[in-house]
Amino acid sequence: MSQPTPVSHSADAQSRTPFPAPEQQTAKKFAQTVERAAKIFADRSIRFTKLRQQVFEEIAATYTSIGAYEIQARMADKGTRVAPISIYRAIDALLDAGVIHRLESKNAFFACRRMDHTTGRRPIFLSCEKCGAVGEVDGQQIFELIGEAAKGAKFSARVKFVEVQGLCPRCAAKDT
Amino acid sequence: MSQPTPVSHSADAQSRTPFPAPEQQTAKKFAQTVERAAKIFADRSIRFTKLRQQVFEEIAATYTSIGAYEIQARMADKGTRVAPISIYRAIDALLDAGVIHRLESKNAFFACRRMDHTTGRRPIFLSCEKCGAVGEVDGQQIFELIGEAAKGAKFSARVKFVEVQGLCPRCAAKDT
DNA sequence: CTTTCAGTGTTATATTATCACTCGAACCTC
DNA sequence: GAGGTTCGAGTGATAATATAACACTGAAAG
Repeated sequence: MSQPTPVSHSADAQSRTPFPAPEQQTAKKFAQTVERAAKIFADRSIRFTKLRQQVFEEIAATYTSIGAYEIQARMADKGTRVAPISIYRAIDALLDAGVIHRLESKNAFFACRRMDHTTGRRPIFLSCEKCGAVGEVDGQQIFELIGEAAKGAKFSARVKFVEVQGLCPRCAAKDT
Repeated sequence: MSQPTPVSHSADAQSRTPFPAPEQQTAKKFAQTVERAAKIFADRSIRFTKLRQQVFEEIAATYTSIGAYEIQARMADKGTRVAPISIYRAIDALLDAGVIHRLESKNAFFACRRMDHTTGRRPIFLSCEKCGAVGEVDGQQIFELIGEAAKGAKFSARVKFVEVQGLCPRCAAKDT
């Protein structure tokens, strides 16, 4: 229940391993994550409504990515029945705020665990094909290189996606 | 009908501009594209069946990306009515053969115009938000950098994709 | 020539996403 | 606080994308 957590003493989420053990997802950290999301909404003068918070909590509570309808189902289990469109609207707001990301290759969503909006360094996504875990690692250099490649084609880039599928460290180890 | 094509005399499709003018999509080039696909299937001892060819032709005939159901509709217009699953099965075979690509961010497909399977250099995809045109440019360096980033996270990468949305040269020009 | 299996057909269903319209709550200005 | 404006959400319908399950057929391999 409580967490000894000797891990590291760097205050913020800036890269430890992108694939922490699931046990490290404590209730305390979860609350902090929600807090942080609330703050980001406040800072941007956008409402962190009950619905948005609930949707965010479902996403943040899963270590893997989660689809809109799975979110809906889990909320229904807890007594909140909403239409898909409402889920999607909440998701849109959360995406805009940057507190969740969309995994294009799975049409699913996961909570941003880096929260380095401040630094402006953008992450690439690593998605485990076995356990579904999603990790983020810095991709600033990669995005810059992509920008150059686009420029070379006279293409005016606006949005870039980089996703990698494979095995996370734990699953790769199990797999031998 | 016939094509003066002064463009260039390099025999293969290896990069001219990734966004050629649509007028350059001549019937002759189209036939060559289908030929090339057929050859790739033959080389791999996979059957380039009538269905697969028809699906490929619909994809190759559009300069933008195209969804599975749009393919189905166009084939129906030409008198061939098939179920979605059949379209998807054909698409799977075409993807496997590498003659088409999947645009993850749009759940749509487009014909590979580089055909540099031989070189092993993998492309990134540039998708125009205005006209829908899709271009490919070499991304070997980018993929290598992604590979290193994944390795740094002890992530065993298997599939990678890079997609960029923005404006193609022609639309960017119009846009001022 | 028969065995085999990749390819296809048929039907049904699952999953993901959006539209059109309305209503109410929060928020702002006075 | 009254009135106006905007944003968020509810409702019901529907579109778009993708797969499951099972049967059948024909071409290639032996």
